[in-house]
Amino acid sequence: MPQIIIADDHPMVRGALTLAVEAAFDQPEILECAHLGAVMQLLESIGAADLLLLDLRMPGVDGFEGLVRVRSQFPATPVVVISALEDPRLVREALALGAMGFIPKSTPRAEIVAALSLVAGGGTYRPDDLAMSAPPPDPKGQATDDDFLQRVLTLTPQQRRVLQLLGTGKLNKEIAYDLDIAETTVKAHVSSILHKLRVYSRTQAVVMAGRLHLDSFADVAEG
Amino acid sequence: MPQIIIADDHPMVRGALTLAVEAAFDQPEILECAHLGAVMQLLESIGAADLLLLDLRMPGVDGFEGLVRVRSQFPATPVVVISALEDPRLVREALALGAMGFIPKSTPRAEIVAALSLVAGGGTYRPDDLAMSAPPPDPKGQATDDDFLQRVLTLTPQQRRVLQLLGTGKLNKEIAYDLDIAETTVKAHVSSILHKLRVYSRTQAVVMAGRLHLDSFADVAEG
DNA sequence: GTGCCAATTGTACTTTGGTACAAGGGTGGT
DNA sequence: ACCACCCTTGTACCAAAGTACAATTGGCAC
Repeated sequence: MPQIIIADDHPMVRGALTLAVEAAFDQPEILECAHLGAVMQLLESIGAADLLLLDLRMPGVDGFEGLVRVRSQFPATPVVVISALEDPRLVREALALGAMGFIPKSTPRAEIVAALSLVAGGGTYRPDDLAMSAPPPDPKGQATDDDFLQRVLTLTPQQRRVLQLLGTGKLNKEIAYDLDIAETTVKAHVSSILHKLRVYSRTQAVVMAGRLHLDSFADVAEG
Repeated sequence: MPQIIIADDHPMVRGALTLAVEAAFDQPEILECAHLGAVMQLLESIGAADLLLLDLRMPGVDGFEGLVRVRSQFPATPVVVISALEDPRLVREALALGAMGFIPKSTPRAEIVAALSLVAGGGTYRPDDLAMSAPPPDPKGQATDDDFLQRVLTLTPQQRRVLQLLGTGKLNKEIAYDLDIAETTVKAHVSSILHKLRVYSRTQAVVMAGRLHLDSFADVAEG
């Protein structure tokens, strides 16, 4: 009996997704969450789910922060991103961040079902019209956010946990206490993180990683 | 002949503001900019302007980043924020960040003229209906962004420049090179900054300061 | 089993980061 | 002139950060 979490702050959306999930899986146990906190709490209690349908925008979480946090803390749980937007950049970034799929809310129900089955089978899904749109290679030699994302994905789960705590400005000593490991170990992780991310100080790592969370600039009309 | 910079990416808005400026000042020299880069470049060449009308949202700059950068680099130039939004929180935050006024685009022309005169005379302007709405005191003992803003404002101009470079993840050595001062001096500034901001490491300072730039969450419909 | 890798820890070392104290030059106000 | 404040720099010292090398444990795959 597969455990499937549906996380969206809009009850109507959860209802629609529930139908799709019930059509795609055999006797699924569906767990609904209205905000990210509930998702994290739920995952902590059950360890891992068989699938997480995660809305990009929920109370208290802007862009990819939720995705990043879930992927960091619970890398074993496959995540499919649900979103009202379908900007190709968003799709690419979500997948680069480890999402197993990206389903716009405008997707027909039949296709949602197919998408969920695809992901359940180990595949990754993205909207049809984007399937072939290869990510445009960056002509400039400068490091881009996408490059950085790829590097973040090479971090091990524990290293991501360390990175997350780095992002709060904690000292190695504090991180060690939080994760209940030796400060030496933290240093080892940090050192490895810096190499993988190709930066020379924790502060730079924090600055770079900080961008990822809030770069889901859903263009607002005009300010 | 007062030099006044009008920075807004929308030509129509610049035109309207030009009229207001011409009504409020005697023979003003009006300099128009369509994006923040032009503003910074202009200020660097002329050193300081008598007034800067700055749109919150311009190409390449989301929320208060532009305001922060101008205030940091050119603290002598008074800034009046122009915005389509008029959320009281935005108004308070803009003023807390050192803006001398906040003018919603919906403001009647006559009032804009009055507001500009007010600021030119050393006063600060905010929309009428907000004049009396005191910032709600925080009941919780926790440190808030507003607290932090107040502390950032106690930094000296040079210290803000250092903080800004800290925010890019640079080493003290690099900051020293950029500002053409000794590393010892940078350390002195950093040390003072940490005390004023009440944090214990540069990374924490960067994390805290990082929030200010992007917290202008102009609520998007639904993602 | 063998091999690979994540995770852990230790020792020892170098480099940054940060504090404390002292001091000279500049600006602006009283 | 005097004071306050900013900016600058130096010396000296301590703490934190980061590197390098080596070693053990445990899980997972072939």
